[in-house]
Amino acid sequence: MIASDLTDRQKLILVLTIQEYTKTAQPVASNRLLQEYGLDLSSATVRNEMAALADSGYLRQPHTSAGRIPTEEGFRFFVGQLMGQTELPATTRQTIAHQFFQTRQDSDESMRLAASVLAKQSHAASLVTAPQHLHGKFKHLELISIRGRQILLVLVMQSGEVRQQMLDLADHVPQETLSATANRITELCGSKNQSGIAVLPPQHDALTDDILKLVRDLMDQGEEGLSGEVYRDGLLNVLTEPEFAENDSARRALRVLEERPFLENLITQTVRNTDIGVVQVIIGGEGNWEELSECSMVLARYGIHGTATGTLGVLGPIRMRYGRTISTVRFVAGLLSDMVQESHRPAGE
Amino acid sequence: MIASDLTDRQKLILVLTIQEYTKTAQPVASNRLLQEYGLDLSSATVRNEMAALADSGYLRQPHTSAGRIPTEEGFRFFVGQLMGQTELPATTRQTIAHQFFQTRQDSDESMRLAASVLAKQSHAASLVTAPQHLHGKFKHLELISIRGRQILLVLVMQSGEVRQQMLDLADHVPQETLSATANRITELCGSKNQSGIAVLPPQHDALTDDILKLVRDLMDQGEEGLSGEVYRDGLLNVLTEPEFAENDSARRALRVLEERPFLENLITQTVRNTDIGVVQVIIGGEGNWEELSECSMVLARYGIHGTATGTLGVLGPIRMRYGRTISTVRFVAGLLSDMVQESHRPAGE
DNA sequence: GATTAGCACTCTCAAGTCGAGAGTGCTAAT
DNA sequence: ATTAGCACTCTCGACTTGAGAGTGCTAATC
Repeated sequence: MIASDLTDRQKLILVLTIQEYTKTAQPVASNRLLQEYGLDLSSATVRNEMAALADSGYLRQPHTSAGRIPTEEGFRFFVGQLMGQTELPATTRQTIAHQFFQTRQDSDESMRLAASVLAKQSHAASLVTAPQHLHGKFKHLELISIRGRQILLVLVMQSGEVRQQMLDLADHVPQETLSATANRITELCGSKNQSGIAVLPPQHDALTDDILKLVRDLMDQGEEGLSGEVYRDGLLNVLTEPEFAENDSARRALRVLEERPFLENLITQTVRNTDIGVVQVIIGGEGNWEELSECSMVLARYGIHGTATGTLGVLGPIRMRYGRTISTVRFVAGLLSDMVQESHRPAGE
Repeated sequence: MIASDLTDRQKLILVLTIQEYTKTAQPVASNRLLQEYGLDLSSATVRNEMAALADSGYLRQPHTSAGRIPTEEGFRFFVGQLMGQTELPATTRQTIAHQFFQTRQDSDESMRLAASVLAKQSHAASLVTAPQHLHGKFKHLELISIRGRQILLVLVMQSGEVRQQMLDLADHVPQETLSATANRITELCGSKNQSGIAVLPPQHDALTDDILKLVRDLMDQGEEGLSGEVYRDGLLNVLTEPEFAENDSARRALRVLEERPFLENLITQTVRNTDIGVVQVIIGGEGNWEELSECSMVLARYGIHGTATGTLGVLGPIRMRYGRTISTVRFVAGLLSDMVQESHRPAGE
């Protein structure tokens, strides 16, 4: 279990074994390594090294006289120590960036795209949560009489985000009064954040105060918990992996993505305290997540720290292509961060 | 293959066979029917009747000396001729209606709830498409300067639906001008629908004309194709059914729900021309849908004909509980129709 | 004439057997 | 330290077998 006593050759063999297993999903035999990678060694030597790696806990045998399979620990060591930082090929990056550029006016579309790109690049299930705007600033309020006593409240945040809410008033109020009230509140709240609005003194008008309260609530929304949309894609990618063909571990894993409380829990416990731009890799449940025993997740936060952050990531089989997946997650997180930053840029362009 | 030559007893046995098969997912033996439903017959008689039903094409044997399984034709006959109209229990209806009542201010939430209710009640995968507003009427426009030359266009429809769009102007325009323009356009377009706006003569102001064009586009959006969100739920329900445990027919079926073009195709070809409130049952692909061979779908349209309609439905194994599922779909479709109607009611309350 | 008891027949399914093949671990030679 | 060689182990698929489930048919019965 001591990492430092691995020789370079052992590391090489571990890497190759992981590489091969990732490709085939089959136990890797010593011979296979030779014929596939043309090592200047005999199979016996490879076997000895593999035995040593097994002693160290990085490889295991499903049964005597089968090839070796990397353990979770093996994957962790690989991801943490052995695997170099990789980047997506420049052409791929360009293609993706271009696609994002075309969706830049529509953040909804951008996040759908993010999920789709993650799923396609990693051949796994992906998820993207909409950014949670913290301490967002008020920009504009509009009150529109829809019919009868029902009015629509449209709140625009400084970031351009639009929040809406229907409500029923006690009495009919003419549109002129509503517009006047909306303008007054827009004046009053200009560039204030949620707590700035909370400390406003009561106005001399019941309607204004009522609406103000709603505005506060609306601005509060998204400050806590996992509000808003969760974008998913590629659930089928996971189901088609051979290791999930028979038993139901795939089902258990997918439930994590389908059930909201589960998901919320997961995100809270993992990436909430991670910095923007850091990609976190969770291999095989890490003890806390029994249902993820045969899966790995690659997660990252995007956005602006303390202002607006979201989470995105990938769920796939434990033998996923970590290099490619991690670089994709990092790259897409960067693009989404850019998008968020774009919409929070100060007024002076 | 001729329906009319079934005796009442044969119909009874067909119904019971379907009922039993729906419960167990196993071929139904003649004995089983006796001991389960206490028929006043011998197994030999039941066997004879079953043989007759098999000749008629309503039952089949997986192999000699196995019980009988209903054919697709059998299910169709059952749903079309034998099954009475059922309704959800009053208490269930109340519970569901109450849940919907609580989401009435938020159509997004309502549709998520609809998907969730459908999935839970039918133990199958569900989908709900947002209503497509046809010929919706303009209510209000707002133009808000976000920063620099970037402005946000917020369009409110008479139904209370809000559509938004970011855009970059060529030059910086002060907020006052934007507001004035927005007000002018709101005047101009009041209560007009898309084609009403299309025939407006050019105004004497480039900015107004540009925005008008965008408004037209925005109002056009959703008139054709499947725009907007598709709400799904309960995909896992399908995966846990025993018949999908091994082979990949479940995967093929779920792809239908995951891949947008597929879905659009399906909806277009099936329910687009169906009337509101009619529940359509598609059993086993019906020839057109190879990937649905072991599945059934129960679909309905909701909304207001010619004004705003959406689709909702359920995808499950062919041996689903049709009575319960159909009544759930009908009931939920009704609730969503109410919701749409609510938001299209004329001004006088 | 409809129903049913009885029985032979068919087919599946699980358990057991077997041999081939894959791959290892060890030992002795290099 | 490496490797050739070989015995050993274990899996996997093919094959066999017997029990059991369930039918279809025939002849007897109501």
